[in-house]
Amino acid sequence: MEEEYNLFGKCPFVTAQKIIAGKWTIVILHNLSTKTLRFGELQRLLPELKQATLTKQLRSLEEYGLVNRKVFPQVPPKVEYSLTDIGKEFKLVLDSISIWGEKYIDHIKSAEVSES
Amino acid sequence: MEEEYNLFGKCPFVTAQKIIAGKWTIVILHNLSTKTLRFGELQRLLPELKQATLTKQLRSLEEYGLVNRKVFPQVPPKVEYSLTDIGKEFKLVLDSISIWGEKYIDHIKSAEVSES
DNA sequence: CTGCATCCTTTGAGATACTG
DNA sequence: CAGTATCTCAAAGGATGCAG
Repeated sequence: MEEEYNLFGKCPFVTAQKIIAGKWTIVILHNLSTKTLRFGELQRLLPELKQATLTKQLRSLEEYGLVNRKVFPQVPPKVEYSLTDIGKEFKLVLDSISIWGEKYIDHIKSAEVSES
Repeated sequence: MEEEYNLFGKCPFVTAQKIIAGKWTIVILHNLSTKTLRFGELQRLLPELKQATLTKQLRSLEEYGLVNRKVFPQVPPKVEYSLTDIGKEFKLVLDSISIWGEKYIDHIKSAEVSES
């Protein structure tokens, strides 16, 4: 994972974009920002997201160091996901995205009204 | 462009993710947040980005309503890109991404040091 | 100068089936 | 319960050539 892209690790925007790229990363991080979750809980929170995809995205976030994966060696298995320190710091970005997203949605709606 | 995805226009995170999805959107928005730019200027700022790709990304951002495209009917042609109002509001997100990105880069570097 | 149309290649999401 | 492995398909980036 280390040392692969020219601007990765140089430009904060390129770096962030690369990490966020996954289709569900933001939503996953948002859910984990509230509290630690088990795999199954995450899955239930994101019904549209298939198991295999969720696994991939979590692995990706783990490799990037945003997410902790804690395996409990027991039967039935139990795996908990939580944010690392640097992952928690991402919450500020999530907050601003949330705020902007709301504004944007309002903006779209009012535009639709005046159109029709 | 209107009315296509279930959670688009509902969940601020899903909505934002969808818009940001393009590989270069964040960097493009960042560059435009400073000032209005011509097509060629943008291209020079992003040398790795191919012309066709840049066009597509700009079109996408235009459709989503974040970017204004102003065509000057003259020879040689001149096209200026700038942020719309809602596009300008995205700057808050860009700022937080920038801040987090810097932290993340530092974080990675110190981790590399302690590894080797 | 700017940018559209077309084709190619790669990426990654999604679906299905199977395991400790 | 929480994966892994594999396949398919669509999307997006990228390269090239053409046009107003």
